[in-house]
Amino acid sequence: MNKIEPGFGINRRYLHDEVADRMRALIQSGEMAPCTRINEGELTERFGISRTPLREAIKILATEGLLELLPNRGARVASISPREIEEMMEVIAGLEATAADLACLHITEGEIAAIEADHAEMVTAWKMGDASAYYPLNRRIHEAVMTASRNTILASLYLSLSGRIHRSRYSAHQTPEQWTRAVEEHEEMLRLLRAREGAGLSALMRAHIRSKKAVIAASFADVADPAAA
Amino acid sequence: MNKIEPGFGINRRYLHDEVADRMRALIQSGEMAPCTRINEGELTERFGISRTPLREAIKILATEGLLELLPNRGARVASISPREIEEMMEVIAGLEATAADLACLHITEGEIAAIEADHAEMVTAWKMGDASAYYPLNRRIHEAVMTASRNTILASLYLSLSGRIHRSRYSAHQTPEQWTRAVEEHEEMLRLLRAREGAGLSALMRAHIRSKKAVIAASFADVADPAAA
DNA sequence: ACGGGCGAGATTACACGTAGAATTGTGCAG
DNA sequence: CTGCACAATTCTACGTGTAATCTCGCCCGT
Repeated sequence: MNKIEPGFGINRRYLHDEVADRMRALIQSGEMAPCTRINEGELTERFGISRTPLREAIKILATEGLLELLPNRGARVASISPREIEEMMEVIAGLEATAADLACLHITEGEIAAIEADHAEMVTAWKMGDASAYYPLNRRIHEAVMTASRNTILASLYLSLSGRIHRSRYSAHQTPEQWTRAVEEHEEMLRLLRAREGAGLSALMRAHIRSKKAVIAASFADVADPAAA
Repeated sequence: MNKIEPGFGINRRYLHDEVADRMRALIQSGEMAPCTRINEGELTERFGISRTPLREAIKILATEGLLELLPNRGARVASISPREIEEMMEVIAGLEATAADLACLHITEGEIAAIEADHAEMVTAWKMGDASAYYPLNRRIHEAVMTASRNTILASLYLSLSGRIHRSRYSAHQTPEQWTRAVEEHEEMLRLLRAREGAGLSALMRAHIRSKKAVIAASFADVADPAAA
């Protein structure tokens, strides 16, 4: 039933947390598509729990923005409008800009070296036009900067937001020109990071993410919410 | 079953939302101090509701970071460490920097005029050394910039975070030198806003909030969490 | 006297019952 | 055939019951 993790302290998790995690996974994997109605009976049976923890999990996911609550009609998976995607990308750009600024204050030489290694590998993937190798490395670099910011609140906010548009973000493909430009920006970002020029890196990071925003928004101009609140 | 308690009024919202709002108010007003244990029985009686919506509200406030969940021991009001305050201030600085950048793109002349009016009034308050008049105006200006960003996700994130440190933020008083500098920064911010220099305003805004961070962190170096997890 | 263990009381986490709103199916009029 | 009204059904929101866990005072051994 309950899995007790080894280690100090109490790692026993709440049932509603477990359920929330599973539902998050279901939503992010696309198994539960946007606008899918949440049926209590179906999910309690599926998870083998009662309705109380399920309902608590629903409330949690609703405050996270993954679900929408419909009064007296339960909940459904939140559908993200292009407008919301744009807004989220701007916020993400701001969070990454902040992370970049802070990273310049706290990052170690070792971390910079690790990023440079990933970057080199990423450039190779770019030269070979291998997007499936490029994207994970790109993501790792951005996450390394986030880690180097030494700010857990920033990181968790970033994780929450980027999780919400994960599927949108990686389903969009940029043109070769955009891709080239992104690589160039990464080069410049590494230079600024090494020089620890926080303000400059911050501004560039914002512009970098913002250019991605346009790509994503364009590719998602169709999946709108037909029944907006 | 239960009749409507006085104080709730006409209730078209969810009970758990209503409860969450009231608890937020209780926490932010300081009526429920950090580390205060949440007693289900006491609060259900106080709010005139049953335990189910109360528990849902608790889960919501926990995901918002206002409460901490203690397995099998309920919840307590989250105590914020100086470290967390610093981290939050950096994130808030980032959000405000983002808002500043976006505001340069979207703000109307009328909104700029309104901010200038508030600013003029604020300068008057500063010259008279009237902090109780200064702070609300200062806050209004920052909120006007946030509104001008035309980004609801950004604004709600900002509201949530700034709500969490509201008491800390306005209990800290800065030195006359810091105050003078803040006013000067506001002058410069207005200039950049008028010129719609997003990048510059963004950087200045970050620095502006960051200088406040130091003031707050210093004044709150004592209210630590005695029982950290 | 002091520390460890035990048990009564208190409190929580979860399961389940109930009333009422929303949805859907059906029959009838136009 | 189509549109509307109404009833049956489904499903949610909230209330309450129950077993398990924690707290804390008390007893007993050393």
